[in-house]
Amino acid sequence: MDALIKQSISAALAHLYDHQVSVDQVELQPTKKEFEGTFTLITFPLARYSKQSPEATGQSIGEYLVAHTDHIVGFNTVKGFLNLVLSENYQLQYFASAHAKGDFTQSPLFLRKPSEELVVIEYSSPNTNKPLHLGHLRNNFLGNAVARLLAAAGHQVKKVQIINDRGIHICKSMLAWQKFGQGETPESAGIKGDHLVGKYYVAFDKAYKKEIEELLAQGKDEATAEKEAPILQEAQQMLKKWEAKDPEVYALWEKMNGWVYKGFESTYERMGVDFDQLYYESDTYLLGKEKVLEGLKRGVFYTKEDGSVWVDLTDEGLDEKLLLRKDGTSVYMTQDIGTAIKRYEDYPGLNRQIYTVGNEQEYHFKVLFLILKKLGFEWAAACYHLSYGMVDLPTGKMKSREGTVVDADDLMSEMHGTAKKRTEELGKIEGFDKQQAQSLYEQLGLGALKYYLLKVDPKKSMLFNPEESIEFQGNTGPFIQYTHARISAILRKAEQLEINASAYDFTALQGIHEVEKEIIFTLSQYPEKLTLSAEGYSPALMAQYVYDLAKAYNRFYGELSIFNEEDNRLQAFRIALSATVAETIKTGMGLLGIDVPNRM
RNA sequence: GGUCUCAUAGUUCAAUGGAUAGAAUAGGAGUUUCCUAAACUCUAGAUCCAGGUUCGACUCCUGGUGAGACCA
Repeated sequence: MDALIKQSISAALAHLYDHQVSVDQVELQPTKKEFEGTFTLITFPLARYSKQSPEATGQSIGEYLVAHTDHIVGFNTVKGFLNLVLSENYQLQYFASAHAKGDFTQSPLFLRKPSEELVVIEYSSPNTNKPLHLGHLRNNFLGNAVARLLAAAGHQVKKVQIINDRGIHICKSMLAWQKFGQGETPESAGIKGDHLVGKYYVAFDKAYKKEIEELLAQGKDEATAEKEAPILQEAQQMLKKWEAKDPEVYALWEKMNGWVYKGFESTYERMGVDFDQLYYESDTYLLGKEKVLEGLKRGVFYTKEDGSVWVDLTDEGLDEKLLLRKDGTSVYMTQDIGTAIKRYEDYPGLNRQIYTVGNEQEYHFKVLFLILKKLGFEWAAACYHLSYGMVDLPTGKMKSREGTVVDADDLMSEMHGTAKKRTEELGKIEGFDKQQAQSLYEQLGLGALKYYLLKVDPKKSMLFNPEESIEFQGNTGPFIQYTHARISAILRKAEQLEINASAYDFTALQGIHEVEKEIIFTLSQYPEKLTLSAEGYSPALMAQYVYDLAKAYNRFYGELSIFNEEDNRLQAFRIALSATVAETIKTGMGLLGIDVPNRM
């Protein structure tokens, strides 16, 4: 809808002031509620071309538009703001053509056409020594939603993750299991594999602390005690054995990682996220090492006296960074170099690579991209760190040592439970069989959780308040789901009454309600909001949009009746409007990874 | 020590340099012979401090205060 208005304004400026402005450059904004109009043009900047006051400029443009177009029938100016009033007929025509497309959110007519790109987006990327937690939920929901948004905006998207399956952390779990596990397995213990391995990671830490205390009691200082604790040294031995591919250690490593993967799999499934390809650090760290040594040969990196390999980034305003330890073992950076290169080999023609990783690693990625550039990879410029803020609790940061980490599996189950309780309290469960009820609770619980985590600007850190996250009123997932369920009931009834809304021509209707116009306007914003939220990597914008749409619809629902309406055409229009809102809500929520029910 | 983020109603979040800073929630007052009241309507309430740039600043710049992260 805005495209046509912009075109008209561009033409008006050319004609009135001989000032050429391309359609894309015209900046329109929605008119504030307290003024009459749909779109507002700000005329302050145009005063220099018109050589008139901003108000007079608005007046001239407004008069021109009313005289020369059919779709603009009125205007008013307030200071430097020109508010444009659209013809009712134009708004109805816009809506009718959108509705006639079937699902208009899928219609190419209403989507911008970006240049299609091949995009790889990485998210999740857990360690294999403990289960997923709340922070992973934000990460996964964000990465997955951005992948969906980019795909909807016309790109070809590949979802990947890098699994940190090697290193001292997994050796700690392995060692503790060997020492204290007595052959326990997920099956024998009745615990999910990732949780079982996590349990031994905690057991390791406990034993380690005990040994440190003993050493301290023997008069050692803290740093020495932390280094010399026998169990830690044993873990380090184990890591060395692993790197040497010791068969016994390797077999244990494969077994325990296998448990973890199985556990992760069911968590991902419940979360509704998936991946096109998995990368394992155990596969890529050697490639990284190779590339670092190559770079060393070419003089990109340098060696220190002790034999460790470094990169000097002081010219870029950063520090020196270690790439290989003196014993030749690799660090995180080494394997990330390998992984990045491998992705470009796996996906020739890759246009963009996106890393969904917390903002505490901003420095790391700045360094990584610089190193890739120094190594001569031009695509380094097309790597992007999708950095998101931490999730804090009302009690402060999540700390595994203090046991305040919110477990992902537990949280999802709690959300499910709350949804069940609320629904039963409201007595809304009539006519559902057991399985339908279960699936509804799951939709509502996860919808609440996902929406709660996604509605906040990803860049910002956020507070996770357990009580508010399961709120079902106001700006929440269930509120939007409820709106969809209400509309579905109307559409079912319309079908029952055999009303075919599409059979009516409602473009000639006159005097439709303000709230109906508001809905048409909001619908028309969908393409722009999609583009903004995809290219800005911000599901929060889409969440806000769907919420606004649902709110407008609920106002409509409260003020106007459909089945008591005597004018058949008007009734058909309202049904069509409802259907289009439902589709848009469903699509928009779908892009956030949230299902919407037909009944609730 | 260095670098980087952030600071908005009691609380949690919005606001491409544009109008009287929006929502939600908590508070107060209402709405159900009418398609699902998990809804709707009304009400009260905020830009950390001090300068600067601009026709116009929550937004940009400088300094300060406070919180967080990262690099040694």
